[in-house]
Amino acid sequence: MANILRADAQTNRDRILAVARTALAAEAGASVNSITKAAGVGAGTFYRHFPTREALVFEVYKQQIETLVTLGPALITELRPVEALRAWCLQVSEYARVKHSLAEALGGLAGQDFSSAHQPMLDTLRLLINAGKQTGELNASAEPEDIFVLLTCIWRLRTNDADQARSQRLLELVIRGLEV
Amino acid sequence: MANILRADAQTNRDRILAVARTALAAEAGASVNSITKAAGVGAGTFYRHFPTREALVFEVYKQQIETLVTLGPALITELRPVEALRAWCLQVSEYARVKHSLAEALGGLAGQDFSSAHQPMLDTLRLLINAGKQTGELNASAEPEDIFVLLTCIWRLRTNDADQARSQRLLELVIRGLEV
DNA sequence: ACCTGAACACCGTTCAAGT
DNA sequence: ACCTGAACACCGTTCAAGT
Repeated sequence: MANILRADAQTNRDRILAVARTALAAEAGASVNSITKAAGVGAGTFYRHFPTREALVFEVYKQQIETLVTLGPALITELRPVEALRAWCLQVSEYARVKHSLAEALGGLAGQDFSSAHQPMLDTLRLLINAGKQTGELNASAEPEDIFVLLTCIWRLRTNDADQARSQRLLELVIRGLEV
Repeated sequence: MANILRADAQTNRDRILAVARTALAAEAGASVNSITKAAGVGAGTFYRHFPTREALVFEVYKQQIETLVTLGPALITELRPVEALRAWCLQVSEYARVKHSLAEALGGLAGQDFSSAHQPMLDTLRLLINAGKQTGELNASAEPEDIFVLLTCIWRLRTNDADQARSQRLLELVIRGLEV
């Protein structure tokens, strides 16, 4: 992880990311030009550091994911598996409500970039589900990828819709479908 | 439903819709300009008939919905409620796989236009669910709107993803969550 | 009334020219 | 090496000018 970038290049990259974090949190659709302008760099500079707009979203997304991923193992030691799963899903939901770019990234089901980017989330989900299978609380037919698709839908809803009671009901329904 | 449009205006409107149906089925993101060009009308003509691009999608969507809505009551007379629900969901899924604009419209959870446009679908879903409640096969806590959100997610997946086995598993999981 | 199509304000992205 | 910013090809949408 040594610095292979020239000092000014590194500064620009950091500035772009810093601006992007707040801009995308405020509005998921924030344009590249608005970000470069706020960061005080030319458009070309942006594309020197990120091949595409999606790559920028991906980078911001990756940083936010780490927070949530570390939460999984912590919850498992404290709660029963099903409760840990529920708590983790609620945490993600809460996080997505504030960080709009996360919700956008979660919804990128089609993008090839994101399917690999989702991997840490899938691993955490798998961890939680497997714990439930071992205690016999969850049935064994559930694939983490399947459940991730449904959760993705719920998490995005939480961002757009004022009604967060619905997202909670939906989570309960999914968990009930998972219980043995 | 009398013709209040001048003859040429009516022709143009019909042509736009005809082109849009095939164009949007081929690619959900088809541009307004590409549609007007293929329909042989100016851009201004388009906006005389449809206030916005979304309104066009909405119109095409509405026509396709009717086919699916009439299916609900038919299935109920033939099958047990849960089977009818399952069959209807699969039908929608199959339809969305071909008509991409339908998948796009289904995903428009946020758009105010669409939340009212979804109404017939919601009514059909309510019909199917209520039948299941009366026979005691489905539990009473399920709101049609809630389930619609999850199904929307599954239906869109079917369009993008080659893996349709997943969409079937997800449907089963949701239905299992509904069963009493 | 209704139509056309150039034009506008955006978007993501590229590339010649600078240091 | 890295940067700038005008320019490109798009997008949805508007509007003056025509019939």
